[in-house]
Amino acid sequence: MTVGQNIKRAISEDQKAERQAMILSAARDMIDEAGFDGVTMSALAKRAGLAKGTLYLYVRSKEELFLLLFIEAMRTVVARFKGDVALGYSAAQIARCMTDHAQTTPLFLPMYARLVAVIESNVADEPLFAAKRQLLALSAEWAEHLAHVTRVSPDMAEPLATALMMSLQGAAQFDLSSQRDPTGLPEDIREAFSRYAFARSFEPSARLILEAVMTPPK
Amino acid sequence: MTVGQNIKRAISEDQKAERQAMILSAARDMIDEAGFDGVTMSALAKRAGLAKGTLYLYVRSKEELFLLLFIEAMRTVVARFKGDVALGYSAAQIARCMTDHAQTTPLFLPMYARLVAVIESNVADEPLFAAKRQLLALSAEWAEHLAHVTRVSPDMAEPLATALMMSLQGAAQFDLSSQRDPTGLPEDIREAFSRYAFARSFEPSARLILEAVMTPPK
DNA sequence: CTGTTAATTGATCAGCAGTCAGTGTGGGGA
DNA sequence: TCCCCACACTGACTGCTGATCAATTAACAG
Repeated sequence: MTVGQNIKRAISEDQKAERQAMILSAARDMIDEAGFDGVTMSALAKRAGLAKGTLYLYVRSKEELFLLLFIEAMRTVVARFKGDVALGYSAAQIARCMTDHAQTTPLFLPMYARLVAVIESNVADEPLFAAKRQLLALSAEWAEHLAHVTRVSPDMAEPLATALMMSLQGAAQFDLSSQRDPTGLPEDIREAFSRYAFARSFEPSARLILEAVMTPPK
Repeated sequence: MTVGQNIKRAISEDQKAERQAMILSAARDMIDEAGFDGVTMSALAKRAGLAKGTLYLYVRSKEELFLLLFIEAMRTVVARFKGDVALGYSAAQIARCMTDHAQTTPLFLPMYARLVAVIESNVADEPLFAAKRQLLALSAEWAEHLAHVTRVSPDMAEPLATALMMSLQGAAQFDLSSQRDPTGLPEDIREAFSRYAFARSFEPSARLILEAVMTPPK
């Protein structure tokens, strides 16, 4: 089979970037429809109208593809945080915004939950380092804005950012396991599943942490 | 490591339990030596001196095996917490103990990091529900002791426990990615890897959360 | 010793990520 | 205008995985 009906060869760098974007977009659609486990490189190739081998010209591994998707989601979250949260916001308001950003940015939570244990652990060194640099830069950007809006003392800025990031990561995990369809769950554990839904567990914790730092104990 | 020294076939329930324990023990050894990805059912069977099919008489899937190992580690952590932490401990002391327990209980952190994204997501319903019940009971036991030693008000007990568990989960993730051998890491990201080592990120966060609740903000 | 039960086996299966020798396209040199 | 060859693309293939099941055989009862 020759190249797909409406697809030419990608020659220029722009065309290659466009093709990679098309692959990422197809992957997003597949995740929406079939979940993470439903994404196989064969199926993705079919969906994108390419041969399996072609995918590997644009992405070094399946996990690198996920990493690219996550960086994109993370970039969105950081941008929204910087845009939405301003100086003067209360701890509760900041917690509310963080919860909202994480929850409504597509793919952010499920990818964050899988970032370390699934994605990072099966990526070659070079792409991993490249991704780490971007993620660290984004984290730093986010932490800096957080320090600014909370007016926290300089020596508390890092612990605060770390505590919130860890809570976010943990909440993403719990959320993943609570995403399950409740029908078919045994009665005695159904409530436990819903108890760990993201907003319900993260927002109070974030508020707790933010309040602890924003209203210094006398 | 061959099996049949004493037992040729496991007939009684005791013998079956013993055989399962032997399989779990072999799995632990393999994780120590070759990491999680080094554990394959074929290799594990060989190591345990059994045929691959035999493993599946004692464990319904590879992930259920990991789940069993985690429950064991979790049980140890909860028992140590109840034994080590008593009424009157300061926030800093409690944080110190939690950090120590998580870090020194074999397999606890790496398994906790993989619990949701890797293990739970590939376990059949029945064994998952059974495991959830045990884990929820252990969590409740841990939370109850925590509420007792912190003398926290009843309405803050659940948020406190949830916040600490989420931080622990998040810290386990970060720790997993910081476990990498630093040699060979590019200079500019080496520090970032070590920054997220478990004790360094979890303990201050736990203390922050505990202090926020133990010394009411008034 | 013989028949029955069920624990054990390992060849086999299906499905996966990733590879590579081969194909043919299209931009650039003549 | 034509031709040529670099290289974008292809898909059958490899090697590995977790899991299965018909055949085997140990253990025990009578």
